Amino acid sequence: MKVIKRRFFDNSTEDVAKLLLGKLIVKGPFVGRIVETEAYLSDDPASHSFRGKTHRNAAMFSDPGTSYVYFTYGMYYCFNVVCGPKGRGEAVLIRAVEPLKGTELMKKNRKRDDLISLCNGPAKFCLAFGIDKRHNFLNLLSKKSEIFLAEDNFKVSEIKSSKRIGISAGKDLPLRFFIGGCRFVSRKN
DNA sequence: TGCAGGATGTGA
DNA sequence: CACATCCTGCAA
Repeated sequence: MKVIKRRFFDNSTEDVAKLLLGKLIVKGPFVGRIVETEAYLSDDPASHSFRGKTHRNAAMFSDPGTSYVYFTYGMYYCFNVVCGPKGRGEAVLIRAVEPLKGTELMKKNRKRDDLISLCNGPAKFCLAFGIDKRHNFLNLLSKKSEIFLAEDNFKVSEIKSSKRIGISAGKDLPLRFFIGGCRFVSRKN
């Protein structure tokens, strides 16, 4: 299993959001293929970093390849990959993952049996993988980390894009990216 | 098949 | 008081 290199993040945040499609995310027994992402940019009213650095969003301003996990709606976590350059406050939200390994434990964590809807949403993915605030501010580019990102030979057939889901603030830029025809995305359009 | 509503912590 | 969500229940 080849860990993703730091150079990967020399691309724009938007491009990283696309390039992450098909890559693997690994946490202990869990492996998933990233099939849906959203980019959050600087100067973006929908981004948590828009109003500057706070205790909550501090990880967003750290090195590219760092995790940013935030708590939302009083009960859910969402997982982001910080993008560079350091200090800009940009990140990619992991919205959906195809469950590959550890699926039985994921089903327990989710209290659901259906493979398709195990990780097809940002909070569902975190529940299934057991991700919470302990996993904020991790280096995702090291195998020694509890969570890391890995390369894979998987060929992404087609990258589709759309408006981001669940945000009212800001513009409706096409900053959501997903694998066309994939059954594990949260929405097919 | 679709949508309103509730659960409920945190920062603006 | 709005929020980068999810699930249930009830209406059509």
